[in-house]
Amino acid sequence: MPELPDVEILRQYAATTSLHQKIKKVEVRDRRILVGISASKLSRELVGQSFESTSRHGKYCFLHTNKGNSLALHFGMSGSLQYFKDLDQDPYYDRVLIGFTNGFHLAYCSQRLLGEVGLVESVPRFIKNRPLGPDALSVDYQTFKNVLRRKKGAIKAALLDQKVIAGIGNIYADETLFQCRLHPQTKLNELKEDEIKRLYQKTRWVLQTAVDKRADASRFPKSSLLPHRMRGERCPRCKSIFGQITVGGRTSYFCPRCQKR
DNA sequence: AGTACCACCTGACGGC
DNA sequence: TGCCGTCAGGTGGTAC
Repeated sequence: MPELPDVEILRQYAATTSLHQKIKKVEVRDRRILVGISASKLSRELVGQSFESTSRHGKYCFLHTNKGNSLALHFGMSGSLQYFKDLDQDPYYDRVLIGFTNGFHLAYCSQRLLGEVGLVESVPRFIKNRPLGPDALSVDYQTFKNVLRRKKGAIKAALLDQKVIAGIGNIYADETLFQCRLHPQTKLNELKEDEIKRLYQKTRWVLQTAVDKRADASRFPKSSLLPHRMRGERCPRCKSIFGQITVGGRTSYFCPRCQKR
């Protein structure tokens, strides 16, 4: 699931449940999820510390410790967090379990193991090294325009490229392009200034709406793409059957009539 | 540089 | 019922 809005909801969840409590235990249930750190080192670094604040950049969530380093979480296609008390409530696919001295636990869950858990000393350096582009919800218009102007290929491929803009994933990219009435394969260098402006505004609207709806795409207005994003469904504007093509290796839904090339 | 394809994983679903 | 191919809201590497 997790694109920017989902990760933002998970960040808020961690912030309301897991701050200011001393970490008693860290259990790595599947070490394939760890990136750049061993299970024993992760445990050594975290036990005795506490998470004091949270942040997010694109699809990454960070829990900052009192020591100054940060737990970095990426949720892949199937990750989530669960905060609970009794171990008999331990969720399925729990890959990393953090136990606090108050008896509660924070579980990083990931069915498909496509995410990552790591520990970083400096979040800005981490973002720079990945590298990740500016966060899709915090980026200003000038920066947004500049990074897209450097690209030439299909607009959807650029929106999905985390090095360009961080946070947009497959379904919110589809919604944004539907809102802008742009075909997913539109070449970026064909975009006029006002189309880039509109793309910027719609990107923000889509992502902010998704956060407001707690990342539940089915709660988008009936007039948008997401509630209808299924094979054989029709465009809410013109009733054409949605087209389905592959762009940037991902399935794209679009209205063949409203979103001409 | 852009794109297409494979790989990493697990599970759900439809067709036969 | 069971097997098989395909697909899933992510990303990195490779080869053209």
